Amino acid sequence: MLAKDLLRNDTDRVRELLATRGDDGSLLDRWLALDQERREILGEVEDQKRRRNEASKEIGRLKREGGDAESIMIEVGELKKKISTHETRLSELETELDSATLNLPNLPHESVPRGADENANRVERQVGEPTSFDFEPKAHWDLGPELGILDFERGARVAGARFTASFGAGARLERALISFMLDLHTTEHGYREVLPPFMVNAAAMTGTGQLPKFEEDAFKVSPHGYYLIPTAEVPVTNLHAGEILDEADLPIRYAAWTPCFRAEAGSYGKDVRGLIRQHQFNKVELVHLTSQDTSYEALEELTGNAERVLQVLELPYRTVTLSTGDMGFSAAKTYDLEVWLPGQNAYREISSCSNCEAFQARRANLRYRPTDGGKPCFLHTLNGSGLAIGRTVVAILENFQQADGSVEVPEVLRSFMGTDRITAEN
RNA sequence: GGAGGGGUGGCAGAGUGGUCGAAUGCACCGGUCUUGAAAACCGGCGAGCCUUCACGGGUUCCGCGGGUUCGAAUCCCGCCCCCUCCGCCA
Repeated sequence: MLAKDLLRNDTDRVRELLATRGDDGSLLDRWLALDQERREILGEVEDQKRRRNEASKEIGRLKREGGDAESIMIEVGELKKKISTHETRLSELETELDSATLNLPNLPHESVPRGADENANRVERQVGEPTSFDFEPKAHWDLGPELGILDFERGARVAGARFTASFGAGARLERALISFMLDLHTTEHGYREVLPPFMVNAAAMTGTGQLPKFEEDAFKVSPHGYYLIPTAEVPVTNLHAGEILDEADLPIRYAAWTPCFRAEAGSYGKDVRGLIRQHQFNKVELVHLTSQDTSYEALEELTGNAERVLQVLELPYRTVTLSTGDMGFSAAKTYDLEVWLPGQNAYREISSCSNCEAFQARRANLRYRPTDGGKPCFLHTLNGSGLAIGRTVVAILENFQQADGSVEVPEVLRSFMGTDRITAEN
């Protein structure tokens, strides 16, 4: 949600920035018209309420003193009708205004490259070199089943397409990665671990921006009205919704493991093989709640924390700044981490780290009181994957595969795995 | 799922139709006193929206949404959440 002041007073700039995201500005125009009408009617109705309140006090006084309140009561009766008419219109306007407001995306930060799609993304750095092999590397969708650790058919049998069952060392690798990442972030990067609900209500989904616009991307739990979380960002960012925090307690930094559930509507035919695009996957998520003037330093820090995971696992990757046209709805700036996948001979997204500035905070009513004692102001929220577990499994299988079809276990995972090699036997 | 109790400002907790955005205490901020601190005393101290250059003014908010009334924290209806007990259950 964008600030009203900004929409009203800096309309041209907002329009221009929305255009960089591919927005045609019609929603903005609608918002402006609704806002204008709302303010006119609000002025009138509040004036009438003031008169009503005065008259009610007068009635009370007259009755106490045994006087005649009849004529004033008639006046109030008339006022009530007018107020009621206006309020009906006001509530219509406010419903429409809310809808317009909730459907406007965030504005990009000035450092974000402008462009229509991923072709305008900017590569910031590349760490490590694409893994080289003296044999033809396999894709994980061949390696996994051959090792007996990934079973796409049986996953589909019990659920459907885009669900997978992991067995033996594959299941243990997921668990090892979760523990390894949480340990790294909590003991070395200063995060507080949190285990949030895996289902949330509509208010939480609205707070972080998944609703109302992207309802079809979510799994809704009928008939309860809950949603399966698409990312831990949703429950964790909303944890402090409605609170007014002390600036002294900021930044708040959470690390959370959760499964994530995505309907993947509109992605039919994409990434149909393997673990890349699933309806359910594990992820360790990092969330920062910061003051308004520290969020961009925090974004660098958060991104660095996620990169560290790849570095320690010795996986080659690059860091990319998403262009205005490629960013998500709530983000003002996003870095994607793309890991090298030999089986696909390409860099693929494994983490997405965003600063949402006050966009989500306005929706979820996340505020803090400045240390100088001023009025409460909105937090800045940031989130990033640290990392997506399923895709990390893919990256490890493909980058650490050996000529004999086994997979070496990265050094730092060996204590978690209890072995240094994944073979068909385990 | 059933029965009962409860949701009031940062916290605790009064308030059962008008003078209540709301006592009191704690916390917090400023001041007096003190070498300093504590204590004591004095004063201040919720949020949203509209309006104003500003000072200020108006309006709304006592879990949420409706209703009754000239007037609702207070009465009525629906919903949500929390607590206790019962049932079910990992």
